[in-house]
Amino acid sequence: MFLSLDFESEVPIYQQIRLQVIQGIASRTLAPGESLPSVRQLASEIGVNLHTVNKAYQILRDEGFVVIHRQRGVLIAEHPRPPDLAGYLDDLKSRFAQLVAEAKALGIEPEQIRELFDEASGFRL
Amino acid sequence: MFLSLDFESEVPIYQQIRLQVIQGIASRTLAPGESLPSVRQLASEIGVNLHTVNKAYQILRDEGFVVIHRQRGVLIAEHPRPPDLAGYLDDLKSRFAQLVAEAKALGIEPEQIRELFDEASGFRL
DNA sequence: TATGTGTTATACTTGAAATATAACACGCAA
DNA sequence: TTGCGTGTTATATTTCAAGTATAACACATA
Repeated sequence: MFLSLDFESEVPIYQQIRLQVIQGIASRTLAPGESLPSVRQLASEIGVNLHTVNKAYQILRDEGFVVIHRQRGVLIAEHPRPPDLAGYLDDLKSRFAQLVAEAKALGIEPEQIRELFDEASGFRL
Repeated sequence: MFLSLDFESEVPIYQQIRLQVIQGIASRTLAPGESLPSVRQLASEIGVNLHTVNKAYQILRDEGFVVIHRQRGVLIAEHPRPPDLAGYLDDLKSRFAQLVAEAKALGIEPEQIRELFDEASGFRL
């Protein structure tokens, strides 16, 4: 599959799985309605325990990225939405703010921060 | 002092200390050359162990935010700089990218992501 | 009936986070 | 000198998250 894990990383495995699924959705590598490997299948593929994969899937479900059917398995949501949109936007803003604060504290110029953001965004307005 | 900790948070205490010192520098609440409380003093103030504060200070030093003198204590760096600027910028970009990917995957419109970033930045270009 | 989903439960190991205590190295001031 | 206040180092302990291991369950479908 499309996952590349770093077992030496300080980032938990279930978080790495979560992040890469999200990246897959954002980049349209994973299409709405598409099914993810079963917990046992993916666990076997990447050599981790069933519960580690399950934990990632549970979080992705709680966050609105996937839907889970007991038999059909785990599917990318048709229209992924955070359960609490306003709360999510607030949280996202504060996460942006923390990154920007850190960069400003390290003397990075506002223009450069903006440039970095634009490059990272992958879209031009 | 200026710190407000959440002992129930999943974010480690030493990280909360680190984040708020960075915010203080970014907002100019903490000026270059200004001294931070000693590890024992701050630990006592907020009711945590000496080592917890020390860990936060060590990280801030490694990241270039503060300088530490054995007698003078911990001071905000005159010109905070990341030890590896290029590496830091790469890292910052990928952190922006992850936030943006997440927002895109949740159907947030690019314009709104940009707006959120601008609001969070606190500066207009 | 058998298989493949996710789910739940229990127990275990490992390592990070945080605490507790003590001692050390160093410079400065009384 | 002596004492104090810095940060630093060293050990040991507790708590909890992360991850593993195994087993069983509920459910739909082939």
